[in-house]
Amino acid sequence: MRLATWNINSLRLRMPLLQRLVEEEAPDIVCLQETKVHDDLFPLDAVKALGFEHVVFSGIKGYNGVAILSKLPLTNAGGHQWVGRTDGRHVFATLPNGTEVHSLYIPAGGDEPDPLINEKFDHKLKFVTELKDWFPANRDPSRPIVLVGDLNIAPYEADVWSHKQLLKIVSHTPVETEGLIAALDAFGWVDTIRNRIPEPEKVYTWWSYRGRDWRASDRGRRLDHIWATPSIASAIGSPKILKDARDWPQPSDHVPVLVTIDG
DNA sequence: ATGGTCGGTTGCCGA
Repeated sequence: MRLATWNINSLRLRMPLLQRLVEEEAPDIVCLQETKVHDDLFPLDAVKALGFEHVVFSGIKGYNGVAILSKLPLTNAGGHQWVGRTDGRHVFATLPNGTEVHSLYIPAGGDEPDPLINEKFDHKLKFVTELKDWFPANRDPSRPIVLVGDLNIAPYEADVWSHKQLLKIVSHTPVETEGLIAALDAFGWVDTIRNRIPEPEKVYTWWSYRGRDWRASDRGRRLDHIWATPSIASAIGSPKILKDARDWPQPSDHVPVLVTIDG
């Protein structure tokens, strides 16, 4: 079974790129973030035409939006709304093998890393705190669960192009990285990407649109994650980070990350 | 120290 996660930055605009991903990598499950489409306008027919008969999505007008596209039947589909908002950041469903898959989109948090003057950063920190408590309160960590998505935090030094230069940049500040690792530890999640590619090897999944030559400067960050509970983590192989997708026509600023899951 | 580029609810906001 092949699973992909991708912040696609507008599903409707980049439907041809989704088709290319499906043709070249043959994922059975695609978890998307930033679909940027209201549920009423979700391109369900086009998604089904790519072979994904089983789809769960949660979207609002203009921004955010998450989805799970599957060639395998999905059961117990649902979602959760975070920090008291209804803003399309989380859906989940269960695969035929009993594994529950979650597609999550944590807020970016704005530019100023001070929750007292930046409401977006305050929202992000509250989100991460809720994340730490939600899975222990609502799920059994002995079950097979996979949590993927754009978590908008690069937790480790090798997850950014310059640890020192990004310490005060939102996505890599200590309050965020420590908060995300606390959420990871609270449920006993395995960070399956870092498990397979240990530090100090650099791993990035996002490169800014800003700047002339993203590949030459290579100022990336690992914002997209694949977490798993221990009972399924050992069945997850090395991630394939589709760096070349950053050069596809009209690309997303995030690239797809793929893993195989045995069973 | 600054500005740089995207997409969508466009002449701005969120990222």
